[in-house]
Amino acid sequence: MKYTTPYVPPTLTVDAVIFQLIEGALQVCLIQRAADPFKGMWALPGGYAPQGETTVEALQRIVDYKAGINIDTQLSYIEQLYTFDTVARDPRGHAVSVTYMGCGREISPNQAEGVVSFFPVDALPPLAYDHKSIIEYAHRRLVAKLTYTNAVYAFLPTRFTLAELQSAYEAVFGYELDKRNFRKKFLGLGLTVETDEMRREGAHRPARLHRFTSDTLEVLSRSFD
Amino acid sequence: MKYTTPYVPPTLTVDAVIFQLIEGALQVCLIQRAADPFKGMWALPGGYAPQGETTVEALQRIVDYKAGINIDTQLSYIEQLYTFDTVARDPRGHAVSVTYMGCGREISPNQAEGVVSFFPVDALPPLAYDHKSIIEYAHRRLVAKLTYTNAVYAFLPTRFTLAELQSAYEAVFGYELDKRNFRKKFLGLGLTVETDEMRREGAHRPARLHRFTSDTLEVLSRSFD
DNA sequence: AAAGTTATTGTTGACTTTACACTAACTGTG
DNA sequence: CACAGTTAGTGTAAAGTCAACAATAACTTT
Repeated sequence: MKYTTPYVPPTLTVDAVIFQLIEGALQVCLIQRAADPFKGMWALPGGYAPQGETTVEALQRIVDYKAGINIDTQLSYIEQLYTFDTVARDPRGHAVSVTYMGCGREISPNQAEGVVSFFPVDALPPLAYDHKSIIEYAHRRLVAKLTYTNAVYAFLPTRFTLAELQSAYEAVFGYELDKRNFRKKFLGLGLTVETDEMRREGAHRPARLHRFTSDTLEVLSRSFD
Repeated sequence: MKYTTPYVPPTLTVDAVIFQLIEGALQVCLIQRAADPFKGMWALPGGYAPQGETTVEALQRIVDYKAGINIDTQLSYIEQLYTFDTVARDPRGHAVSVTYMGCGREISPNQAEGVVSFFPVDALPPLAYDHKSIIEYAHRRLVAKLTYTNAVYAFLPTRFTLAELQSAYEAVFGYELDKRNFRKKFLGLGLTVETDEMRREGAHRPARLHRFTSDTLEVLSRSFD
């Protein structure tokens, strides 16, 4: 059947799932809604994507405005996730949302329109729209990314200990790894090199600092874990 | 910066990358454009996604109309791929396209609006828009799907020989596999069972027919190949 | 000097992957 | 009816990978 009535596009929106590690836990950026629908509930930062702007450009503008986060400077990695389009997902009318996942470290929101906070992925407050399932989707994707790419780099500083590296994997995967096997396998991937720096802190043996040889996404030939 | 001018959404479109195996090759469904832009060139079947319809619903309508293919009855598998949104991808104006990949077998287009044909993925004609890169993206995704899910079932009839199964993998992967190792590994996944039927055709030993135990997508615990 | 804490390192057995070649079963032909 | 031609079906050994597991090293504090 050919579609004949005048063409009216649905509303196009973008939403961001922004992850970082805080206190050894994977946490996601949420904003508290100031207006209906879902007033007072928490939601992903997002908004309208207008004609003439790519969805990434719209996302940058919106996340900066609503969450006080500059995607270019404060996130190390961003990728498109999925486009959610069920007619009923927004009570105000049909809205199609292109969602993105971003990762960074030490993300501290600047002044933003409203209340911004990070929540552990396993202790989320009640969420507006279908944002809970979007976060779950993002988390699954992130787990996959960490197993077949070098994406962990997005969570770590340029110099880090192997314990920090392992802890990042454990936070994303949600379970613990064997220390000896982790080091053997990870170092075998050749993604990192030792530096000649040590970190000394606390009453114990200092740890060797390592660094990544690449800070862009690379697909591994042999997948990790 | 808050966006203040009246909100105008971009055009929303959908495009389908429909794969099937023909003569042992992975082939993709294309239509020849009857009008400008890109008149006479080949393109993925696609069209406008209006408000009030999900993108899958729009796709069903459009693929039926433009390519004579009924997604529900003629495709065994469909999934959303990616949303392409660069402002310049359509010369008529900003169009955001939600793309899908579908797979089936013995897809024979019914009467359609224009000229419909399947082309091998490694011998594509010049394509309109950014459709070449969309097909390449879909192909990469399909290779991945076949390695960690049971998605091959989408290309095969309900009863098939192990040679046909192996040939399907080879067509998608683009290289040949060792027969003994393939059988050992695939049968070890437990996705299929032997039937008591044999296929006898040609002057050679008859082949045992097998069938899948599930005809919906399943993620494998041990990935294949 | 001893206690406390985190960093660092290897081995073994189980399992998986890869490379590789012959026999089985059928049809068509001379 | 034997033989040629063709595709179906099968096993083994060596290399590599994965999983389980515990002791020593290096530092600080008391």
